[in-house]
Amino acid sequence: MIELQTLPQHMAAALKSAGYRLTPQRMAICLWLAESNQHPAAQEIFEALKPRFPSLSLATVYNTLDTLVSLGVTHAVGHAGDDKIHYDADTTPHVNLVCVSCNRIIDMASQHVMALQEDVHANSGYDLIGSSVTYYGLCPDCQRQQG
Amino acid sequence: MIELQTLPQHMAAALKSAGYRLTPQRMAICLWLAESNQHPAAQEIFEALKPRFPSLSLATVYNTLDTLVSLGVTHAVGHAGDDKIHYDADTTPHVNLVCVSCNRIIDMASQHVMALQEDVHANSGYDLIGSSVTYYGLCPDCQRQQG
DNA sequence: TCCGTATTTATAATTATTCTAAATTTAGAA
DNA sequence: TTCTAAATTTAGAATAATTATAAATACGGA
Repeated sequence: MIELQTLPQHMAAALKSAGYRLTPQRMAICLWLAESNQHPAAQEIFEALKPRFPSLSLATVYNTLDTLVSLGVTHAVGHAGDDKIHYDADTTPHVNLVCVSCNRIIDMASQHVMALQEDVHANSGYDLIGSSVTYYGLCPDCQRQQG
Repeated sequence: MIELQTLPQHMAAALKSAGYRLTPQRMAICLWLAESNQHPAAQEIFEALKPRFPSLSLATVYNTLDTLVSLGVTHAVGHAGDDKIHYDADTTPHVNLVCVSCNRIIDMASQHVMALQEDVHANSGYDLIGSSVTYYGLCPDCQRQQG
């Protein structure tokens, strides 16, 4: 995993221009989300940062994630079969593939997602702030194990 | 709303061929889901059927919805901003538009969703059982009210 | 430095969903 | 029809993710 040293430019810009402060907690949460190619849930981020921020509260993680989603720089990937909301800092159009057996989420690129996003943007009449394009099924590994 | 008198053929077939019984509760839940162009959550289905099935338990609604999803004849539309899982008996490829203000969900057709589904089916390596293509934003009505 | 506000924190509260065990229903055999 | 075993439903308890609350803290600007 690549260790980013600085807050992604678009996240910092989004927070600043909306009048939010760049607190250490917010920056750490953003960094962890951005440098991770996982799709973490709030609890995972909390546990990952707890050693470096012993005073960190789970509520702050939730607050920050809500803020990022409302600013459109993070997407919420609904349930992954485990009742947790997973977050994705990659807001470029792509597909999330959820394995209902191992609960892992991976990304998949497809030109059709971009076309779809443009279509929805142009024709829905909605003022869009986020999206979640998710397919559920058995990943190749779990198919092998389960027949 | 159209009042269906009979269980949709594909639902009945899916339940039967998987060895499930067509109990009155299951049929009523399937019917309500199919005849509704809403995207109900478990609680709403429960409350709608309670008058006709006074003994109905919420657990049965959850059990049945899980079964339908696992059979692929119903899709779970993640959170609609209200922490409830909403269900959609329309499994043909389409877009769900969620308004984050009024929490209503409407459908939108797009050729790109079909193309996307074919792409994922052909190239992901996953054995697909469901999908959720959801865009979040402000619906035209709420845009007017909120500026 | 001081003040007002934003933010964080700890914890309680909420609530959607799942689990459990007992009661009921069902399909099919005798 | 009656019996039996398995499937299903039910009521209610348990779980756990998320949200709300209020007090403590940190921060930017005067």
